[in-house]
Amino acid sequence: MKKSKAETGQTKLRIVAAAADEVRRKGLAEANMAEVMSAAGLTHGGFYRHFANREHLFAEGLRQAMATSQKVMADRVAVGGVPHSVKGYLSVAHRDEAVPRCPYAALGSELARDPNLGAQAWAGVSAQIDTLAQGLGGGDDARDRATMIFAMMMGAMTLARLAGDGGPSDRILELARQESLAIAQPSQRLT
Amino acid sequence: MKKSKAETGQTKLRIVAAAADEVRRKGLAEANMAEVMSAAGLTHGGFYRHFANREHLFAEGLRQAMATSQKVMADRVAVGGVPHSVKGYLSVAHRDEAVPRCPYAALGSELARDPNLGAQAWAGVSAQIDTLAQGLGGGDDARDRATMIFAMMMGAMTLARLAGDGGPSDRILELARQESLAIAQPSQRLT
DNA sequence: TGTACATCAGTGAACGCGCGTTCACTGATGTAC
DNA sequence: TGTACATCAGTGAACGCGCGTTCACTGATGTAC
Repeated sequence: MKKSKAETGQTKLRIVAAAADEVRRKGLAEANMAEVMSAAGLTHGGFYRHFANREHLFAEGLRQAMATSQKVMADRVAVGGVPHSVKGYLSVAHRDEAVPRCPYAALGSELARDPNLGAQAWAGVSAQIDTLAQGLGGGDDARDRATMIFAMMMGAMTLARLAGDGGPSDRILELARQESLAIAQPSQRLT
Repeated sequence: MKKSKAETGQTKLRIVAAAADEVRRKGLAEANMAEVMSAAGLTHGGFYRHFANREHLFAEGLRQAMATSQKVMADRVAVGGVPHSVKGYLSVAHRDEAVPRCPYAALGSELARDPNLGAQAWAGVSAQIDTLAQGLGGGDDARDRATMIFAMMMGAMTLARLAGDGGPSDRILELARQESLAIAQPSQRLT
């Protein structure tokens, strides 16, 4: 039962979207091809009409997750500036999301282990830092401050998730919001 | 060829030490039992004289890695206070270590995915934060500041590793050292 | 203090499950005439 | 515009490799007498 070209394209998009979720939920190592295919409403056998192998699938899933994440941050910065973006990222809702939204927090340590994926991820992170830096007005040290805000957001989100979903975890998010917003102030500390 | 009790104890210690390395190098999901056993100088068959299963092995390896990490931080704080600890953690040498030293940076996103391991890890992180807080003098907001320093250190180390080992990566570490030391100043920003 | 026996750490072969990959097949699409 | 044929997305069974786990066996340890 061959499908039309348009349908084939749609199918591939569904598979990639499912892969983006799977990889953020379970990590690159434990992400499961069969689950991606069935989440996309297909059986596993048809997979190789769309991808060369497992590695390509999750690389593409990761790419889409990064693109989505970039878009979310750009939109937030456009709407309410860096503070709005920081508050959205370091929110209880984001921490508790069933599919972790930010691929860097969800996969950070795994990406850091692999030079290729790490380089790809760093490109994605750089774009997000640029977006934040623009949101900061783009002054001299804007990119430096944006970098530190991103580091704080990732680190705090990972800590908050380790701490579960109770008061201590909420507190981490609150402190990190304050701290990130403080870093956003021009030239308060950095050289 | 039964071994003496003392020897058996030594063997188990070697296995756990190898597991602590393996898990930090490859992550919990990809850590390999056979490699742990051969790193400990044994064949794989004898494994079950020491552990119930794979899960126990790496849980214990993780526990040891956390204990070691705790000790390193406590020693550094004892020797040169929080600044010394921050500089050691956010150093190029630490970033480039073949076996990533800090289990939280090496495994953070993986630990955050699993509630049990996450809780264990959070207990370990809490101890490290307490150590930093003591190093800060233990004032009112010392623990809050220590928490933010730890978040910054973990986040910046992960970012730096994504960025590779060149100038941009070095710069992240440098900025994060400055920022962490700034947070260490009493009541500069936090409520 | 020595002897006989049970214990059990460690070996290496074998097992079995999960999962990525392959393959013969189906039948709708799309193209050639 | 219709007909014949090639293409190929998707199915479901089967394959095979890696890896955790099991097992019969060995021989040194440690205990009972």
